[in-house]
Amino acid sequence: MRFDKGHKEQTRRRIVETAARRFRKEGVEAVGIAGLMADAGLTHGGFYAHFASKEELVRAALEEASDQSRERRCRLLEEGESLEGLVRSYLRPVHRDTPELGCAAAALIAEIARHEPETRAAFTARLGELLAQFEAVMPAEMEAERRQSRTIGVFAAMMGALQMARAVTDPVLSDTILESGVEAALALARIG
Amino acid sequence: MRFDKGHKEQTRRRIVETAARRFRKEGVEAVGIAGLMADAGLTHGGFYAHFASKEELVRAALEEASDQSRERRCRLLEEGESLEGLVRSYLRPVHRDTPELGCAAAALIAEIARHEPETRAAFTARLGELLAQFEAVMPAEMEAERRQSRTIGVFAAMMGALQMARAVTDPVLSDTILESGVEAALALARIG
DNA sequence: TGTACATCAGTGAACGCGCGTTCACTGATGTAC
DNA sequence: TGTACATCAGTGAACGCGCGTTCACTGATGTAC
Repeated sequence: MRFDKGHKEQTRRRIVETAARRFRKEGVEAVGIAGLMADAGLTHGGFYAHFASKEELVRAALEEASDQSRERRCRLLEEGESLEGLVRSYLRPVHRDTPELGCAAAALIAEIARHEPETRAAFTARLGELLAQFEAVMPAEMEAERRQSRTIGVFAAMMGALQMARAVTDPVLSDTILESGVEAALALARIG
Repeated sequence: MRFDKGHKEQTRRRIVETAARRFRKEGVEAVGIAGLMADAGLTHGGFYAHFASKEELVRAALEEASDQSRERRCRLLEEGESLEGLVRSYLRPVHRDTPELGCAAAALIAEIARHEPETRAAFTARLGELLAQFEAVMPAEMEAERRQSRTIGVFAAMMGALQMARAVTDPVLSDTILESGVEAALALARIG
């Protein structure tokens, strides 16, 4: 069929974006190559023209999701939001309810911990970037030796709270968990 | 073969204990019935004499793991440990390195969020018990209206930090995350 | 005391299905002559 | 301008395998007569 220049790259992007959504929503293991390719409007045979293995797609999808999240955070900061804004945005009900568009770490961290070292290393790098971005907006007056530790604490509390809010069946408790997560993260950052 | 009275119950317990370990270590989806039964010294055919479905085993294994954790916490408290002791025990390297014996929530919460409501409800109940146990050892002087919120924040930070420490490939960063988790949890409980 | 039968935890073959991966093929378009 | 061929993204059948689940069967022991 001979396609436009850049067509293949475009197809690859479509596969990665589809995977980034479905992995976050359903977990990596629950998503099969054939179904994923069908979602991207393709048949499964072509997959290996784009990726050496499913694991390679996992890494690409993880980076795609991280990029999306980073861009969202940058946008918020450019709009004048502070760390508090990032925290409140992260622990909004809409983030709890749409994991396919949300934080890859919250959705997949436990599964990533069981993946190949190469995948874990890619995740580690992206987590490092995320923590650096958070650390940069921690209150200026916080002592230098506490900044890194508190940044980790803030994000751990946020991610843990989001996961709890997603797992729990009681909707009132779920909302309470989100609010408690905000309160905890802000307290750790010494805001409010 | 006609077995001793209580033999079947004993076999069931062996299956549940094997599942509780393997699910926490490998994730529910990665563990197959046949392999699990083989680990318990049985063939796969007998599984459905004990459980209606894999999902029912998931619930039983989740309760088994929760019971083990609760007993561990009770033991620590009886030995005179405070909330600080629970936090430090939870964020020890040995807990990071042996998920099969550790906190079921940290290992499986994201996967549980994608399971049937009945399984999520069982998890919600156990999480409620855990939070109540933590709340009971929060500092007595903490204002009543903050106790529940801060208890959730403390556990969210602990669980989030444990998961991060497990996923990351850099061992120095992993240790730092555990220490930051302790610092954050204690700060939220206004200890130290 | 001896025989026939009921019990039932556990066995293992089989079910349909989807998994990740491989590979010979298709067919529309661009290039060479 | 017209024909022959090369390109290559995507197709779909097939690979071996393990999944969750079902079911007819086994065989050691307890009970009934």
